[in-house]
Amino acid sequence: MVWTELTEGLGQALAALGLLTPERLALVELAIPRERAHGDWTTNLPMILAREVGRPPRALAADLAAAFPADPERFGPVEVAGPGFLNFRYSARFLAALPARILAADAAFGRSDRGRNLAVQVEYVSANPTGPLNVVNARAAAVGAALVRLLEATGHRATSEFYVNDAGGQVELLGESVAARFAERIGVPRAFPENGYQGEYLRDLAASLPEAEARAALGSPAAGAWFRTHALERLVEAQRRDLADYGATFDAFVRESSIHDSGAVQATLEELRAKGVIYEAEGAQWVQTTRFGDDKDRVVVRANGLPTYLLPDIAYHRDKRRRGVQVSIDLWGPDHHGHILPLKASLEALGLERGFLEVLIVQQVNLMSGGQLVKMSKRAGEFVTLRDLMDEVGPDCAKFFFLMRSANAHLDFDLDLAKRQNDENPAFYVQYAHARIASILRYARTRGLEPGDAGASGEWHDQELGLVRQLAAFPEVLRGAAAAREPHRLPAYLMETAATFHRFYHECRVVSEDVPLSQRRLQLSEAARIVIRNGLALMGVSSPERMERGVEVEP
RNA sequence: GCGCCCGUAGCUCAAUUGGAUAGAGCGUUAGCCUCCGGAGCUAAAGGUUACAGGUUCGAUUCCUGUCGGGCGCACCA
Repeated sequence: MVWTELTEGLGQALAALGLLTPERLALVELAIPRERAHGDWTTNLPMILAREVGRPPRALAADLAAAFPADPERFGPVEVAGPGFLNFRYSARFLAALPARILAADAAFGRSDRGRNLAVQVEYVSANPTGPLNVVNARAAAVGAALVRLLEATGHRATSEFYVNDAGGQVELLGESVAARFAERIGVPRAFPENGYQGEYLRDLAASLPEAEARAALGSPAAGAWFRTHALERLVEAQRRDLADYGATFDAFVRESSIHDSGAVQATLEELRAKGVIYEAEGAQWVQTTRFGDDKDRVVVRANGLPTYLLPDIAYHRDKRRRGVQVSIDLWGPDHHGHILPLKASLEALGLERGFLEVLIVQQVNLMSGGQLVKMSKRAGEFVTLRDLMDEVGPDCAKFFFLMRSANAHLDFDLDLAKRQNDENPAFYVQYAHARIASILRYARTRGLEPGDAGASGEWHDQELGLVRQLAAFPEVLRGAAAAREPHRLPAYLMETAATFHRFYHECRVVSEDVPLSQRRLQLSEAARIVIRNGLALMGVSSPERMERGVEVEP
């Protein structure tokens, strides 16, 4: 990987000037500049070191540039620019050889080991098991699944988990709601609980229960538990299936009840107590999170002896750490951000590393149709589900739209636009480029032409070079997106790559009478196809070989 | 009242953890198919990055304050 060679080269340059220390080497930041005129890679190292070394940035930059080891296989001469940047440019030889390397690497192109095998777990969706998944869950599923793939591709040991909140008051309410629906179905009077779950799906669920058993259970004192257990089983399975169809799979579904049953909750409390951060007040047990940055201490065991939500959550994360997870990235809904500080502080109180827990808030989604907000209310049972969304706009399109935006910004999802099967829909743009390349390769094959590097040493068109440069950035884009936990950089890069390909295609005839040139351009096109396909795969979006324009349906 | 997120082109959003001349899509306007897929390409127009200060070589990014939008502020989850 180019990044490695640049870092090593800068280390050698520092050593040549007698400036090399491990601390300074760790300061090296390499980036791909926004402006093409600033080269293919750039570093601000001279400006960062200038003060410490006591030299003007530009003079330091000039010395570093001169001391940078020549590497004609990869780079041209190093340039000093602006207030003290060092800019690197790929050599012509490197660019000419890259498409062949991409074809050889194929599905592995873009992957790296920059994650150093760190064990990272992404916990996402973790919806309450009280009903179908909604559109925020759909957004979290798209982001979470993409993040897992991105981490895996960049050399992390990535795992995924879904935490099922199957303990506590709300699932009791669920059990009562289902029992009431079942009673209603068989004509037995039974009050529907106050604030119960109103959704129509519970009527369907009640109808699917084994009737004789349910009748027997209804009369017993344990009715709530029976209906709760059966409802949970069905609802969790339905969520799992919807997510799988959507392309979001999990290494494990962990149930909160299992954390209780294993004794981990009690053990966690005792461990906290041993750390001296638990005290009793007003009949309840409190954890001193204020010692670790929280605004106030938090109750972990209520006066009635039952734990609050926080304690099992601490226990769950403690359990993750004991299972070897080094970083836990949790994707939570916008209504949970008040919980971040208490949990982080609690985990620190328990002795876990400060950076163990990272929380990404997946912000709310406003569905827009006809310029109007689509109203959703879970209480009233009126909401658009993940399943609805897949049926309406298709899984590829839904995922593309969700991944285009950064997760922690509110999102207006334009259903009308997403449904449109034409050029106004940005989701098709990248897929179209892929299908177009596939088509070109098919056409070339009918003329007996295959990708090859016969013409690599010839004169290259600017658009060809521009495309190679764009493709060369792919590994670094993946690294950056994974490191920043920002999958949305992926579609942005792919849209740019597709545009770069289209420009190349417009200016450069691929299949022509010139056989070596045709082979070279076919190879370049195939390389672009591979990059687009690899990128879309990380997003969980398909890469069609062909696309049919959808039939326009007049409203 | 306190905390968190957000405020960037007419609309929806980017901007590579503080980098160089703030970019895309949609919409608008004007062009480009005897030729490998026109779901494409080219060009134009569109900005005091909500506002006021501060930090420094350099701020959309970090800090303080103000205004506006959203979400939290439980011995619910």
